[in-house]
Amino acid sequence: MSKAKIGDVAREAGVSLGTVSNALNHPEKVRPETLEHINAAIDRLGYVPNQGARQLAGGTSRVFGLVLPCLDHAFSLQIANGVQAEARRHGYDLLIASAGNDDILENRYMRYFLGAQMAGVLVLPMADNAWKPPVQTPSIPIVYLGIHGKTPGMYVAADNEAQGRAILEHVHSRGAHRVAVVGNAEFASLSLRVRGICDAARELGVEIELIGRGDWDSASDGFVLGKWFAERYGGMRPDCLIGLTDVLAAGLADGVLAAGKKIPEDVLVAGCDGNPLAWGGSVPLTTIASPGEEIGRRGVQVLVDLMEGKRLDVLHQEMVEPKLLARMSTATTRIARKQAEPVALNLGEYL
Amino acid sequence: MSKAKIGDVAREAGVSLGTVSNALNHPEKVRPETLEHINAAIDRLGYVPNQGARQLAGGTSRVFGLVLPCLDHAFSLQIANGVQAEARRHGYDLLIASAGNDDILENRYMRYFLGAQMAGVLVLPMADNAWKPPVQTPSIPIVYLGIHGKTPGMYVAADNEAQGRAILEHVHSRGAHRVAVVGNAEFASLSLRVRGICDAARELGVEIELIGRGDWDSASDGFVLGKWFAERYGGMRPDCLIGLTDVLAAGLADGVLAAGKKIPEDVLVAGCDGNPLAWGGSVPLTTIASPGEEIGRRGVQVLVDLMEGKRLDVLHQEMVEPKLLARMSTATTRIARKQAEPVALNLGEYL
DNA sequence: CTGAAAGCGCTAACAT
DNA sequence: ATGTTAGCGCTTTCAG
Repeated sequence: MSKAKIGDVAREAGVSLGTVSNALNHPEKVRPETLEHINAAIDRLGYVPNQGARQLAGGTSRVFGLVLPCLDHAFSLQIANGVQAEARRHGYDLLIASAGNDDILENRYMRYFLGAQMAGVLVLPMADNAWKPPVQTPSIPIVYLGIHGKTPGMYVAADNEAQGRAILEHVHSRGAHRVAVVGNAEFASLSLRVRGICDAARELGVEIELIGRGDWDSASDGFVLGKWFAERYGGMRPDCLIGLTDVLAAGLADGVLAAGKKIPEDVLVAGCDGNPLAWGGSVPLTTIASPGEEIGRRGVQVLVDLMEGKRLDVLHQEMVEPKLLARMSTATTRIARKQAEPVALNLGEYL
Repeated sequence: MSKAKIGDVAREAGVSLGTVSNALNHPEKVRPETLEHINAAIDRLGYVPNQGARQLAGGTSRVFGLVLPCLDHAFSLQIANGVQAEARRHGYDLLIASAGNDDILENRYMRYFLGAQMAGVLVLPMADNAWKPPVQTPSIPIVYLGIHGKTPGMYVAADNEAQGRAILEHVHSRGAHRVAVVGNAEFASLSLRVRGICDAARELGVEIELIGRGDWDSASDGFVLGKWFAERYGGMRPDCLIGLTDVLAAGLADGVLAAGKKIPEDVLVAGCDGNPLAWGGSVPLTTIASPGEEIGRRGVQVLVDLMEGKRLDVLHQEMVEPKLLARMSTATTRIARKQAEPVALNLGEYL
């Protein structure tokens, strides 16, 4: 039972309550000797200051809160890492909540953080299409990550169009002329990705086939489609398959192999969202790393700027550029044939 | 400025302060009609209850805290997911802190959670070798994850020896007879893994070569060693390389390929810690998934049992069994030659 | 259901 | 440099 309160510590150390408080919050205002006594007493009693009381009494909290949709996706994690690193750099702590893909919970956690008087809150909202500002005129700054807002607020997100453009330009440079794009482009970010792909295709004279309806988003869906594409005859067969997500792309790759075709010799395959969880498949997958860390870092910078009194537009937007991770699934065939030049781990942003 | 307090809500709703408090904490004690008025007022004012005050005044907090060493490793994430899921199942919320591989910070967050009067705290301590109980007789239950304790406390961890044994038995079943094990076995968990490997090797008559000194833990270290092993002559060359971590193993694989040998035809390669971040390499890597989710879930169960009044031994230990993820890097050569039977994604515990 | 009031443990003024 | 004291916003009593 560590019921020890600050008063107990004071008594144990033979000083007054206020002095202990000072020792905790403004150590420089306490004589070193006294301070030692106090610390000894704290250890002896196993005293842990009550954060609630602390906050209530008006202490300023140097803790940021981060709300993530889930912990399953690399993008969330990169963001978490970026936020974490940048927060520490500025002397802030970070508490993370995962909403388990539930928007009720997402809101709950946001309110919790706001109610806990955090110094600031960052959110990676889940369904960026069906999205509305959850808290009106909050007393605490909120930064939205991964989406571009229309309503007043602060937003830091990837340039999804650039992401699509980059992957298409890459496969084009590897010789692709007929590209099939697979995935459910229902989400705003994915549809921007598709737009980037299509724009680039038009400019480069690449032919595009878009398979975007339905619930195709699992690896097994990809498998079916990959096989289907690979089994087409000559001119009808795309020379490149792009999955809007890496999981889908991994499935596509397996489907192509199951059809007896070779990657990348017969068909190039690429993913689009840099998800390491999809990298355990039969072929090392080329993909685009959403620059999550960068987004996280920039989000914190916005918050810190704000704390330091800098004033921002009511609608503050920041864009971050994506990075290509070129791997075996789109290697030039010379490289692929003799695995001699291992594309290395190419973890890009990940390690 | 959402300075709205509970009193403001009361006035706005035309009821008394106490009633609002009841509406928030014991809705069943308030007439539905009144409750609606109050909720309307809350929305209108953008009221968010102050968690600090709430906790201070004696509310009981249904929130668990989880302290992780970092967010870079799949093990941490699996644990987080397991904890998250199980906590929700029991109606608890979860706050996660990443210590950024810094034991000072780790301690800070633990104390923070304790001070924030969480319902319970779970910790995945970082350096399990140099580890001492950080808080004496805490008023709040703490469960240690991923380690087996010697001092009184609650512990849930993987069976590291079984992990080592499993990987060795697997490669043996794939025909390995001379196995080289690479990695810094300084950490307790890794050395247990090594022990499991060695025990199994002895039983099965497999020859073991252990390269365990130094700071070998990066992919490039693995590369050097992999090349070195692969370039040995005939009988001196191991027919299987095991990396104590997947990152190391991925490096080994690249090294082997760079030496002009084939995987798995000439040399089998396997990792040991199920880290998806290492799965982007040239060969899909066989590895062992530490059953992180299971560990996380069980940790929460311990906490919940405790909250429900169940009494546990002062030293409560639980062991969790690991799972094998067999992939291309140890496939039988028949499978490997014609990639026809894609080892599928085999994400095991991951998706 | 209301209204009033007693703290919860702490911080930050203010005296000393 | 140290001691004293007034709240912070909320939850619970307890009597209406």
